[in-house]
Amino acid sequence: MNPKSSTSNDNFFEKVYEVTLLVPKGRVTTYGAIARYLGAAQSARMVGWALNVCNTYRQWVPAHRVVNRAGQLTGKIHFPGSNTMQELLESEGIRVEDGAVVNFENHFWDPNIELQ
DNA sequence: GAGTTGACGACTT
DNA sequence: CAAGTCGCCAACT
Repeated sequence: MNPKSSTSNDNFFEKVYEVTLLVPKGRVTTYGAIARYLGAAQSARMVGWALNVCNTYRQWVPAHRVVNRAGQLTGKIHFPGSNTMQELLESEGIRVEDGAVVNFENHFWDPNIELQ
């Protein structure tokens, strides 16, 4: 078989999308939490990169539910609109202020705890 | 083919 | 206490 299977069955990326899709509405998670869940706690950047290329993948991923450790919408600049990410979060009941999630800890959803 | 950047996180000064 | 620096690993130029 072709080692570089074009089916894009990348374990890591696929897993990132899966976890992101599992994030309940009205909840948010962090890159580090996902990375840790995948066993790559030191590669939080790869999670962000995975979401960056999620547009080129087969399906849409609620990347707006993924924020950095400080609860800041650091990735909003990668969205089509200026504040598309914030609009989506507010649409789910999450309050966003100055590009950061309000009561972030209250909305935090950790796959390591919730999925176990 | 090599160098640089990047949706982060944790450590050091 | 706050700011700066380093490390991860893959993709892009």
